[in-house]
Amino acid sequence: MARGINKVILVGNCGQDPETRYMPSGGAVTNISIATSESWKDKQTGQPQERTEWHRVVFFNRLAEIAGEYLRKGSQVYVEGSLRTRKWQDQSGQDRYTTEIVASEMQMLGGRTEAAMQGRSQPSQDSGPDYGGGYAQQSSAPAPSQNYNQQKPAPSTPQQPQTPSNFDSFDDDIPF
Amino acid sequence: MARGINKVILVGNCGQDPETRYMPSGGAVTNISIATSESWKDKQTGQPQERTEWHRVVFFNRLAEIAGEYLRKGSQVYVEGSLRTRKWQDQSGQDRYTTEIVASEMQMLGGRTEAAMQGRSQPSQDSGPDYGGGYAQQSSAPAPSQNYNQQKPAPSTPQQPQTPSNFDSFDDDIPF
Amino acid sequence: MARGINKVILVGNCGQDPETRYMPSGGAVTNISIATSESWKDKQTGQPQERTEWHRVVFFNRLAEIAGEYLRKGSQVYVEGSLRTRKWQDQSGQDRYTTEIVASEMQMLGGRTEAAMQGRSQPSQDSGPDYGGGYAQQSSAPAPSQNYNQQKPAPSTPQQPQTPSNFDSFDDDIPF
Amino acid sequence: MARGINKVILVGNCGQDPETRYMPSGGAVTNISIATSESWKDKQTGQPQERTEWHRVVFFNRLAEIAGEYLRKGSQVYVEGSLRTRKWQDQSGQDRYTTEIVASEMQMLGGRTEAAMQGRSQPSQDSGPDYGGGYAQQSSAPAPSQNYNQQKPAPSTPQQPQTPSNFDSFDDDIPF
DNA sequence: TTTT
DNA sequence: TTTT
Repeated sequence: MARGINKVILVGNCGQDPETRYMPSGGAVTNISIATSESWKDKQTGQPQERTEWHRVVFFNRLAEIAGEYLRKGSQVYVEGSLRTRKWQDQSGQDRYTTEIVASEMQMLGGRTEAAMQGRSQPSQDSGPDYGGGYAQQSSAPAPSQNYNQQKPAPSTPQQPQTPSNFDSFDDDIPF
Repeated sequence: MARGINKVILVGNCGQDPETRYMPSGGAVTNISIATSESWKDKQTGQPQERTEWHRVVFFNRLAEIAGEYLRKGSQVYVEGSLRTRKWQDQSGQDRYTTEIVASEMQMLGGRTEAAMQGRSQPSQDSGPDYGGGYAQQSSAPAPSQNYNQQKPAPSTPQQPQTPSNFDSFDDDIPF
Repeated sequence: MARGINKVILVGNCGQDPETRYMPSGGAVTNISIATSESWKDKQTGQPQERTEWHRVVFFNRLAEIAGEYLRKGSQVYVEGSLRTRKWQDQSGQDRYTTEIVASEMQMLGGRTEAAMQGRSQPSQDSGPDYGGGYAQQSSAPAPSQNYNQQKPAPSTPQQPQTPSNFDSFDDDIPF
Repeated sequence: MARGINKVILVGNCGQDPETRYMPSGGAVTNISIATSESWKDKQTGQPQERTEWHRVVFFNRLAEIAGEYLRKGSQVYVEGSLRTRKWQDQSGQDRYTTEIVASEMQMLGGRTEAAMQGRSQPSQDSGPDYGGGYAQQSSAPAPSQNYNQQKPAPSTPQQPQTPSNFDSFDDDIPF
C-alpha cells in the first residue's frame, strides 16, 4: 500500500558494467549508473551547453540478476522505479545521504543488432535458461533492505534498509 | 535537446510551507519537500511497516511563484520534473551531493473544499490577478543552475521536516 | 514479459459512479470514466477555450472491488495503467474499436475531508473489512479479456457522461 | 492550463514508415503506429500467449517534421504525449471515435548502429540542416485540431493549425 | 563513467 | 503493420 506516487522513468546509457552482489538471504542486488543528458544553447552567448546527469539505479532479486547478466557499459536501457534516499555515515561519523532509483521494471533498448554489437564479455552470472529477452519486471513486493555485504548491524532506523555497515567500501564504489 | 529521458512523477503532501527566494536575475526559486509513503506487512513478523520518503522539489520562475503562492504545508500536489544532483562543499570543504526534482509541471490536488480548508495565511507573493487554478507548467527552457544568492547549499535532510515516527502523528500534521 | 512500454498516467475526476460487474470466474470488473481538461486562449481571437477529454478506465479483480467501493462521481483519482484497444461488432456487424486504460494502480486523491464530503451512498459492494486507504495496486498478471458476460460492448462515448457545454455546469457536477 | 493529468508514455516499434501531411497553415502532421507487446503463459494450459497493442500517434509541426524524417518502419521510439479521442462520421453518417496519442516528446532509441542499419530511403522531407539528433520536444501549446487533408504545404503561415473542416477524408486514412 |  |  502507499500514500502518494513516487515514480521515476529513465531512458539512458549505462556508464559502466553493472555490479552484482548478494544479500545474506541469497537475493541479488545490482547497481548501475545511467546517464541522461541535455543540451541547449546559452541564451546570452549562444554557446552550446551540455549537462549530463548520472542516476544511481539499484535492482533487487530477479531483476538484479537480469540486469547483471544483460546490461553492459554503454547499454541503452529503460528503467522505471521509485526514489529512495538512504542515510549513511561517512568516516567522520557525519550523516550523509544518497538518492537512488529502486528499479521495479527494466527493459533493454535497441534491438538485436545493437545487443549483438555490445559483445557481452563475462556475464556476471546466469539467470537461468528460460530467459530470452531484455525485459523484466519486479514483483510488487516492497524492495528488500539492502544490507548485503555487511559486517555489522545498522545503528539507526529499524524498518529501513540497513545502513550498510561499512560505507567506506560502499563509498568507494561511487564514481562521483 | 536531450539524449535520454529523465522523468519523475510525484503525488504527495508538502511537509511544510514552500520557501521562495529570488535569483539575481529576478527569477523566483521555490523549494518544497514532498512526502510519499509506503506501508506493508513484514513477511516474517507480520508487523505493519511504514516508510516515508521525502523529496526535495525545486521550482523556477513562474512555476516558483505559483508554487510559493498556492502550496502550503499539507497540500497534496502532483509534480512532474527531472532529477538533478547538485554538488556542493560542506564546511570542511568536502564534496557533497544533493538530489532534487526540478519541477516542470505542478498541479494542486483535492479541489475547492480542500483548498478552502487549507487557509492560506500570508501568501508569499502575488503571481498576478489572472491566475485562478492549481495548475502550472514550466517553459521548456533548461532550468538555471541554482547557486543564486546563497552561501552554502544545505544537505538534503537537515532542513527537511523530520520523518514522522508513526502515522498518527503524521496525520496530525496534515489538514485532512 | 513485454517488449515495449505502454503506460498511461491520469489524474482526473470520475464522471459518474463506477459500474461493477462480475466475470464468470467471479472476478470483479469495474468501469469508470475520468475527465481531464485543458484550457487555453485562442491565439487569434483571445477567446478562452476548453477541451475536456474523457477516458474509459477498466479495473479488474481486487482493484475493481476497491474502485467500485471507494470511487464516486466527482472523485479525484490517480490511475496508472496501459492502453488497450478492443475490437467489437456493432449492430450492422461492422468492426468497431474502443480504447480503454486497463488500470494497474489507483489512488484516491484529496484527503479525508474530501472523501468525507463525497458521501458515499450505496457502495457497490464490500471489499472486506481490512482495507482502509485509497490506494491499490494490481497484481502484475496480464489483464483478462473483457468479454465476460455481455452481448455487445458499447461504443466509447454513448455510455459516457456528456461533455459539459461549459465549465460552470461541469463544476456543478463535481462536489468541490 | 489544465485540470488533471493526461499522460502517455510509449516505447515501441513503428509498424510502418511515418506519413506526413500538411495543414493549410503549413504546419506538418505526421502519423505513425507504434506496437507494444506483452507475452505470458496461459495459467490453465501453460501455452505461451502474446498480445500486440497498436498505438496511433500523431505529431504536429516541428515534431511532425522530425518524426517524418527520422522514423522508419521498425524504428524503436520513445513517445510521450496525451490521449485524445476524436469523433468522426463514417460513410453511413454514424458517429465513430478514434483514440490517439498526441505526441509532445519523441526520442529515437537504439543509437548509431541501429539508426545506420535502418537505411533511410526517401526521407519524407527536410527538417533543416541544424538538426542532428533523434530527440524533439513539442512546444507546450495545446494540440491543434487535426485537419490536414491538404496535399500542398502553405509554407509561410504561423505554426498553429486551423480547426478541421471535415473528417470524411480522414476516415479513409484509418487503417482499421 | 555513457551517449550524441 | 513492428519487434522478440
